[in-house]
Order: sequence, then C-alpha cells, then structure tokens
Amino acid sequence: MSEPTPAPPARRTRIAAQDRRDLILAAAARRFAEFGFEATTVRQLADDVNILSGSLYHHFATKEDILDAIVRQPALDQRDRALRIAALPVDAETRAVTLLEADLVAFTERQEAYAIIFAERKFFRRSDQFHFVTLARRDAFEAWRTILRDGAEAGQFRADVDLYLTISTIMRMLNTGADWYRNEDGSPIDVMKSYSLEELGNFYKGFVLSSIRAPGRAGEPMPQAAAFD
Amino acid sequence: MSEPTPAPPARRTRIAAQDRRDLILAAAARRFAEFGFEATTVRQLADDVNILSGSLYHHFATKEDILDAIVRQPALDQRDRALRIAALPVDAETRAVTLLEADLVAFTERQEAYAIIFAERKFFRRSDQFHFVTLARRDAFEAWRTILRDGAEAGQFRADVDLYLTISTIMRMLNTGADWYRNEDGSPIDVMKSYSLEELGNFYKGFVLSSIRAPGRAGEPMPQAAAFD
DNA sequence: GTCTATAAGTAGATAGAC
DNA sequence: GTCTATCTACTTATAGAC
Repeated sequence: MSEPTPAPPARRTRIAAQDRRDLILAAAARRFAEFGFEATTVRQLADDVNILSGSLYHHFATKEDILDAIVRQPALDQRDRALRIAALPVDAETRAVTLLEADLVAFTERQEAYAIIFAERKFFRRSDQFHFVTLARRDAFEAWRTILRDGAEAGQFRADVDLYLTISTIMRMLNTGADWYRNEDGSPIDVMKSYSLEELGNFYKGFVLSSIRAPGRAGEPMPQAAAFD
Repeated sequence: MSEPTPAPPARRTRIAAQDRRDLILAAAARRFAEFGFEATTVRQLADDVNILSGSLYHHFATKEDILDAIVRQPALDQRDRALRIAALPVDAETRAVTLLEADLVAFTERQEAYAIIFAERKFFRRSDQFHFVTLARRDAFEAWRTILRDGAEAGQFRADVDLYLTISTIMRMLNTGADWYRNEDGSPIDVMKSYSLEELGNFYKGFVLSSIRAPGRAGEPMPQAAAFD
C-alpha cells in the first residue's frame, strides 16, 4: 500500500524561470540605462538577482540576448507608432502633436529601454544582430518627414522648414528629454522641480510648434492629439 | 684632440615625447568620441600610434589621465565662455544669441572633446577626478539662467518661460547637435546634406528664439552676436 | 534552476632590458 | 622612449554535479 500523498514541499525559495528572467531583465534595463551596455558585466546582473553568473546562462544564451529582449519591442513600437500616426486622416499639425505626445508618453513609461536605444545607437549601428533598431529609428524619421512635408504643403508650417535639421533636432530633444525626465541629469538645480507628463508635453509641443508654424499662425490654439489605436 | 663635431645622427624613426603624446591624445579623442571611454582599451590606443601598450605608460600614468588631458580645457572653456557672455553689458537676447553661437562654434571645432564631455556625463558624475566637469557644466547652466531671467524681466522673452526645461533642452540640443554635425548620426537620409556652420547657427537661433520671445516680437530681426573676448 | 569549478581570453598596469 | 615579458584581476561563457 502506498503512503498517503505527502503535502507538497515548501518551495518558498524556488523561483520560476519566467520570474527570474523578468528580474534579470529589470536589473539589466536599469544598469544598461545607467552605465551602458558594455560597462555592465553579467556578474553584476547575476548579483542583482542573487544568483551566480553561470546560472544566468540558463535564462539567456548571451549578454546580447538580454539587451535584445529589452530593446526589441520598444524599438518596433516606436516605428509602428510613427507610421500609423503619420498615416492618420487628419491635418499635419494634429499628426505632429499626436506623434510628439505619443513618443513622449512611451519614452517616459519605458524610459530605460528608450534611453538605452538612444545611448547605444552607435553600438547598434555596427552590429548585425541589432540592425533592426537602426532601421526602426530610420522609419520613424521618415514618418516625421511625411508629416512635416504635408504641413508645409498645406500652409500650416513654414515653407522653408529644414526637414532634416528639424526632425533630427526634435528626435534628439525627445530622446534625451525622456532620459533626463526620470534620471535628473545631474542638472544644476538646488530644488528638484518635478514635472507632470502633461507639463512636459505642453512644453515640447510649444517649443516645436513655435518654430515650425507658418508666420501669423503663432496665436492659434494647439490642436488636441488624435486617437491612433 | 677632440674629433670634429659629428653630424647629428639621423633620427627619422625617433619621435619626440611631446609628438607621441599628441598622437596618443588625438587617437584617444577619436576613439572615446566614437565608442566611449570605457569601451576603448589602452591596447587600441597603442596600436593606433604604433607602439605597444606598455610604452603608453611612459606618456600617461593611467587611462583616466588621457581622458583628463582631452576634456579638462574644453570643459573649463565652456564655463568661462558662458560666464563672460552672461556678464556682457548688452541686452539679454543678444547675450543668448552670442552664447548659443559661441558654444556651437566651440562644439564644432572641438567636436570630439565636447561629444565625450556630453556622452560620458554619467561617468564624470560618479568620479572624483572628473568632478570638475560636472561643476563646469553646472556653471554654464547658471549662466544661461541669468540670461533668460534677465530677458524675461526686460520683456524680451515670455514671462512664463520655464527656465529649467528651456535651458536643459537648449543645452542638450546643442551638445547632441554638435555630435551629429560631424558624425552623421546614422540618420536616415539618402543624400547626405552638408550644412555650413552659419546655416546651423541660424537654425538653432531661430529654433530657440521663436519659442522664448515675448508674443509680438516674432518678426523682429535676429540680433548680431556681440564680441566677448 | 542553481551550484561549483573552470576555460579562454582580455583588461589596466608594471619591471627592467636596451 | 620603446620593447619584452608578465602580473593580477576580471571578462563572457561552458560543463557537469546536485
């Protein structure tokens, strides 16, 4: 006769693979964003989640695969956002405001991933595995170009807007701004002022629109962002 | 009797310490700007100037000392420029345009050093040896604050300009812009358009002034930069 | 799923010959 | 002023016990 079924052993210290994997990703995102991908060691990541460095390779085959898991979806999301918003059947200024706001929200909500995507862009550019990041950023750039060109043709924006300078400036402003927003960029303030996402959005929208709007349109109200998904 | 003074031996392969030191600094500036300080190895620097890594330590005591020699003067120069221009006895808008143009020229002429200063700012912030860089950037920020505050009080700039957001945005825009200007930031253009320094200056001045000028001043001519040294 | 143990390579830096 | 040779520490990654 068999014994009565024993109570399941206490497994308080046993952590499921998926949980551990998520913990590793969270630790890696934090360190990659703060110190950079190459400056971070797998031992540090293992220490962060209280395992030894060798055990980390049960969850990921390489250090690059950890980075891949962090940046892939956000990079593709950035491209998709830009393409979909650029194709909306609304006027160009509304699309510009919508895209700016959508990016700002995404950059803030997934600040670490997007800080990494921006900071490691030179690394991505010379990597085959991460070529998709460069391509996604390129598509986002082209979506902005569509919007600005449409706005200039429709008379909403100045006809002499330099597309390349303007877009690269906007993208760098938003990317580095999101990094600053949650990292407090060592900036020279005595009292750390805290901004709401809405304040930030209004600031950036005003900054951009004031420089690209056609003469005489300065006083017009800022358009509401459109729904895009 | 002594021999006639011999002709000095041919020393074509002998390189003076100062020359070698300069070559090392040039190679290091290039690599630090392109790949980052921590991602660059002393062996790479030695290879670049055709010596072995051990010989590099005849010229510099540590890898950090190489970085120090590259960024110290540019960082101090940035602070001095900002402080002197902020104190000029001219109106605030002229000072803003002067400082913007002076920084843009410096960032372009010493692009590698300033790209390093910006890209490694988190490294500098946790280093005692490089604390002076953080302090210099802080002083430059305060100089901008003086200028913008003066302009708002004089009615040249909008009264509701958010000083912190505006200054941090301007500084990030100029810093990353200088990096892009000579590095072609992997940007998504088919035909690489080349900008003159004057075109860049006019773009950035317009971008900034259009967003901070008091309502109704949009059409006024852009002031000429003042002399400051 | 994590451990122990370690391989194979590279990092920054040093000592002393020439 | 550069080389040879090397040290110590640390890197990513692997093999196999538990």
